[in-house]
Amino acid sequence: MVAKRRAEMVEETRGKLVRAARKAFAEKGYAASSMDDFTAEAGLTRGALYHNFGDKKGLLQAVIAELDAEILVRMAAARARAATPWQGLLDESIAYLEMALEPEIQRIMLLDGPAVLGDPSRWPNQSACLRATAQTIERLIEAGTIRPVDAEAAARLLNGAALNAALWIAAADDPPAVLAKAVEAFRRLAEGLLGARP
Amino acid sequence: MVAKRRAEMVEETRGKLVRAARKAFAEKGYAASSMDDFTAEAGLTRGALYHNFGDKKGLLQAVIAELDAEILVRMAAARARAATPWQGLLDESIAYLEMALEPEIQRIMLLDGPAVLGDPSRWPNQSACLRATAQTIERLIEAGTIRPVDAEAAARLLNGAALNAALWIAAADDPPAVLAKAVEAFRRLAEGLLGARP
DNA sequence: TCAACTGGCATACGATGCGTATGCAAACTT
DNA sequence: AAGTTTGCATACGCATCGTATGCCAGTTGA
Repeated sequence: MVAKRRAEMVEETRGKLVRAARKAFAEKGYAASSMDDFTAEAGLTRGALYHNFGDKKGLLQAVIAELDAEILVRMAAARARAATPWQGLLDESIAYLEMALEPEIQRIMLLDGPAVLGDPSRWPNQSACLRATAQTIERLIEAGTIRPVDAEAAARLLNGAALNAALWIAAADDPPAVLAKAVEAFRRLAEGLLGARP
Repeated sequence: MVAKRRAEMVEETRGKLVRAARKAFAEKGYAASSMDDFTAEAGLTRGALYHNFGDKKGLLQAVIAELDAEILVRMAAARARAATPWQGLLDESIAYLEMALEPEIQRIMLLDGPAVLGDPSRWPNQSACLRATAQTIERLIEAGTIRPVDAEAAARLLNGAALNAALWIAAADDPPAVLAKAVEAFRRLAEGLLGARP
């Protein structure tokens, strides 16, 4: 059949809008992205946007949900490759740090996202990648690898450290060199979570 | 004399604008603050703003510089009260975390600032409070209290951890309880910087 | 199968906010 | 005291957003 079903058409429209918005937000930032411009680039108008996402913020939420899901997968992959659970936490955090260096993720999720939508803990998807780190930490506590600590708090601290380091690195004159320093320092900090200190 | 000198008039105008903008940015956020509105509230117009600060971003920079200076002072005070240099680092960082809970600082410096002006390392004042923490860490390294590490990187990581924790705490249902957990976890992380581990 | 209906998207309109160009008066200069 | 500079206000044009309205394709029920 040549004519698609209604639901498919809608999904296609939403997909086009999310892709166009993601590109525009990444390149120009949320505030400087004109809804008229990137909807036109998707072969649509603002009418489609308002109908499907309510407003500009709604579309940003959709874009962020997509990015968050991708980050979650990549973090899980990094953790899966690690030799030990402890190394898994380090690798997943460092993977996050490296992803946070990518302009698209940095601009949309780390800069515009919190400024426009508020703290990630209040986002619809609850920022799945944050919850994942908290779970990793909980498992390490149960295994006795690290001392008991509030997992959510520790996850949030590690995440923030990586996030802020990424902003710093991306703005640095020599990102690769600075990245190495940051990773080393990050490892040192994370070790503070390990077993009892004399 | 009734007529003030020119330089004084200008300082007064700039002060009025910064105060009005600071209030508006804190209450509504940068994007939602109308220049017409808050300049009028200061008894001025956008003409004064453009003449003195170039544009809206220029005014935000001025507001941030003012906040940064205040934060620097309060961090130094916290460090000065500490019994030991190591405790000084902890106290100054926790003071930062607590300041980051204040709506004005959180909204302007942590959310809108980076989104609009980019990474703090590129701000005109270089974010003095970040440099201060780096210096504190350098002194601790020289004293042999903590193992050698890139001070700037470590400062940035600690700062990011505190910053992100503050966003989380402020968005939580029971901030005081969450703050306590965050401070404890932060202390644990920071201890990763201490002397050699067995 | 056909008629009524629903839903998805486009178009049109009004309102708001920004940046620049211009004007004017007070303060500095010599 | 006349000329010059400077600080700020006013006025205009442009871009962008949100809503109200309209239209056509797809859906539904007899």
